Amino acid sequence: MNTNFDLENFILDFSNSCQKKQKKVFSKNEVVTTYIKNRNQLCILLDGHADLVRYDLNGNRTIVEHFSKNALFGEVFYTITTNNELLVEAKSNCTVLFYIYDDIFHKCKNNCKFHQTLSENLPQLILNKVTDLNMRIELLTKRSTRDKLLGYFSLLSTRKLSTSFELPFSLTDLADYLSVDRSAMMRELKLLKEDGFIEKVGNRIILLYK
Amino acid sequence: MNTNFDLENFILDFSNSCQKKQKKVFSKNEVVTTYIKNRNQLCILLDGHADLVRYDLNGNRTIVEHFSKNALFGEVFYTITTNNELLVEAKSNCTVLFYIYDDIFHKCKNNCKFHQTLSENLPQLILNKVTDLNMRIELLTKRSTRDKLLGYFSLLSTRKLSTSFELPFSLTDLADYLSVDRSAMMRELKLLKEDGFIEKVGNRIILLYK
DNA sequence: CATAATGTGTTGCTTTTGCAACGGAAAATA
DNA sequence: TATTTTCCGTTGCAAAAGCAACACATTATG
Repeated sequence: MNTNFDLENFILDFSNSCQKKQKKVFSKNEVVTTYIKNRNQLCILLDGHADLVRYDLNGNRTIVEHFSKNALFGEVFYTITTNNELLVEAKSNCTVLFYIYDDIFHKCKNNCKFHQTLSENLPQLILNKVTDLNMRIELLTKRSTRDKLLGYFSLLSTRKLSTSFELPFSLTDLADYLSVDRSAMMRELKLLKEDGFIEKVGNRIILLYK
Repeated sequence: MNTNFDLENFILDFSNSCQKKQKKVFSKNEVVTTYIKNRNQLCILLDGHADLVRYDLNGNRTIVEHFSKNALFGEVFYTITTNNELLVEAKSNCTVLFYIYDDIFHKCKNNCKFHQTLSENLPQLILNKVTDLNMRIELLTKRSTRDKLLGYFSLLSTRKLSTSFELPFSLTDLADYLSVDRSAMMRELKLLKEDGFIEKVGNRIILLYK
């Protein structure tokens, strides 16, 4: 994509200029927002890490998305079809900007610079999110736990431009992200080590194949 | 969402007004586009049905997305990370508009009405796509074939506002869409019938529970 | 209309995954 | 630092899903 709007600097420059937003700070494990109760919300994660989490009727926990710096999230990205509440949980201390989506979309009355630039660049920002979601779908459609793990590792490896990288999750959370049973995943990790596909040192994975 | 931009009428009104697009017609089973070879492409399906399909190394076929009238697709929504080509296959006769995304984004020089309206409404269009993808992720994170089937049926039921609806897929394709083995899915369908969750008459499903 | 191609429905067997449980390591907290 | 909580790593067993094969139905196609 060519128009590489620099969200980070943009936010630094303008995040204090608009009246129609809220900026809040959260500490680890606090609930940042919920999607059923907070409609039409668009949030930007300025700092920290957070997960979008769902619990199903059987008590399974799913990490629907994992957010890091500059991630966009909020109910505007969802059409809630089930009764299961979606929670955004802070995984570390977080700073979050909250908007009402319509305010961005219809521009705020003040016509502030922040809103103007944001709405101009919104297609690109949302498009980035679409590509993230498509990567996630690619992972989830893989048929076996092994392929999910290898697919995820290869993705991290591509992002870090290195065959060696830290997992951004605990292994427990990784299982919830790949939507598999934790113990089965651990078993598969062991097999991947035994079969010479990976090495694992603490939280660091080293890809050996190819 | 409040801004319900009427894509259909918009396209009817303006689809002939812009020079920077191509309109093509495809017949069933033809390849509409491929994502590795055609970068920076944004397409709108004016008519018909088409699937975005990927084949993995094991020969498994996955229906990544199912497109119907007014769907947006194209490489702009993807960051190709694997070597697996993604194909859009026409499932019926299709009419498709092709754009170069940058042309939309940077507005075309002619400043035509079509481009202007489209780029104004692009955030909303892409946002609709995001909600579709999130629904797909919700389906794929379900842990069992049974839950995937019930989840998908409940989704169709919500869309049609009826507990009785036609499947938009053949059963073979449905398995590829839910990312499960076809015969295992057939077995589960039988069990769902036996357990009184559904009835199935030809291609029509009737939800019985609740 | 005959024939080919594709889709449906089923089943036995194998493999993978999930579940439950546990001990010990590591990290958080009082 | 003592203690609680969370996470890691492992295993036996049960359940679910995948694979392969087949017969039959339905739909395209020459």
